[in-house]
Amino acid sequence: MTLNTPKADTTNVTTESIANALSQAIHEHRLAPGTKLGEDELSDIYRVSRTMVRAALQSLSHQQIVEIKRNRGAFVAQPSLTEAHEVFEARELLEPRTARSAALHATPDDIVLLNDHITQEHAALAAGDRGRALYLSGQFHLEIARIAKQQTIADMINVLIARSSLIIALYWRRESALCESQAHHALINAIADNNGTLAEELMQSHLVDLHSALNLHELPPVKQNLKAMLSGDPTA
Amino acid sequence: MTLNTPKADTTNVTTESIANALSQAIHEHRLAPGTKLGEDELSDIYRVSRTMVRAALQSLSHQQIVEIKRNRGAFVAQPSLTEAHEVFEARELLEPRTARSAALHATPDDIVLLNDHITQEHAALAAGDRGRALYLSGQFHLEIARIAKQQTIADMINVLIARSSLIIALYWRRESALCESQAHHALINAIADNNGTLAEELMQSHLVDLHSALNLHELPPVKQNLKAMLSGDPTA
DNA sequence: GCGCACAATATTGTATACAATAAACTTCTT
DNA sequence: AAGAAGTTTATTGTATACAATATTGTGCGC
Repeated sequence: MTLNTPKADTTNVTTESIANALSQAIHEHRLAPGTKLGEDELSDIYRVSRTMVRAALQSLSHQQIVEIKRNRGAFVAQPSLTEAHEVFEARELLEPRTARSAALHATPDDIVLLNDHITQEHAALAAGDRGRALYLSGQFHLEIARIAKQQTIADMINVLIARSSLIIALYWRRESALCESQAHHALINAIADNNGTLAEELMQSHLVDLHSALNLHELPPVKQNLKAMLSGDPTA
Repeated sequence: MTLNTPKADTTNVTTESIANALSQAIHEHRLAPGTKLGEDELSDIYRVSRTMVRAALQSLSHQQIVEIKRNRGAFVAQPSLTEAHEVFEARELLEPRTARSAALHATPDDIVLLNDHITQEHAALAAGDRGRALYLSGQFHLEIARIAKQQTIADMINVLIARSSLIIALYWRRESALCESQAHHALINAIADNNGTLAEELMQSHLVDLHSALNLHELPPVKQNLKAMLSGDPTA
């Protein structure tokens, strides 16, 4: 298990900080889907009792990035392909309108911040930190949701983005796990121009594009190969 | 505190059953917004230790129908007016498409079940059980989400419906806290006819109508009266 | 060598104990 | 009488202990 090493000062560890650390590790693909998250192990790592670990895990379970199986333990979630499609479908329903609203609400500071995000993402890539770049790519979408000034929908998008990270880990076959930089730049420009209609359209096509990277997996070549191997090899 | 009386058999009490019982009590307005939910009190009622009560309360907190204030306790949530608008706005974004999808997926059994819901709702009203009628009115929307066969979005709608119940308790001024029966009947007919476009439009206007019952509160007549009273009465 | 039964161990679920914090109550000062 | 300060009590936060369940390891029979 590869996590953020807890800081030497453990007096301020809260269930929230534990949950956030685990969430980030999952988001950056440092914790793979299916990974067992043992309570004792985590309480050793974070130097707190199991009580706080359990609360953190429950919180992550409600975010649907951890699955708690009664009497068996907690595991990094493994969304099914159906769930994968549902998550992106939900994003296609929510995020274009959010982008439209963001275009109507954005301040110059917001635009600076969005551009900073892309800069940091490129810096992380250049430094070979793909997990960090992936995390920032997702955060870009969350920033747009924040700018849109609709907290209820932003909360929903937050959960969907987190789950998207797991889905990418499981079902993604493109070279890059990141959103295309051009799509994000175009979104920033539309938002900066306060062009709600364009922002909405760009986000829609961006998400349809992301979703299409999953569709390719409904007939995976690997699955066909296994089937051929099993029917041809009696040692299976 | 008025809750479901726990059954004499307490061997099967789980954190989930506690959370569900509390959720239903909140939904039916038996627990009003702002109500203190003390851990010791609940553990006495449900005859379990505080551990399980805390887990149940945390679960409800993630559903945003309970607010946990550190070192102060748990309270039935009191959504702000802003949150109220956001919740209905989110529903306006999600539920029309869900209704459309439900119209494409519905089976005859689904239609029977939806009609049963309205029947039960009327029976509850006739029996004077307004809380139950309110709960069933909300469940009607959840059933449509279930029929739509998109669990991710249905989960979101579930949370929004629960929060709607609190919002109705706080900000509703119509005679009836229920959705209008005609709107629900029309929805059933559109869904039964597999008319996705009509179902979507009907749900849209239904939710806009519900939302407008909140809008009335942004310039409430009561507030104007209070202002007039305060400026004319020096005893304030 | 494989499969099954049993024992030992590990882990999760829950209760209880202790610590920390807030709320309520009492006393003192002005 | 009102407000502030101090004390007591109640409640929440967290750790620890015990119970329940699952997993792993070992021995035996075929």
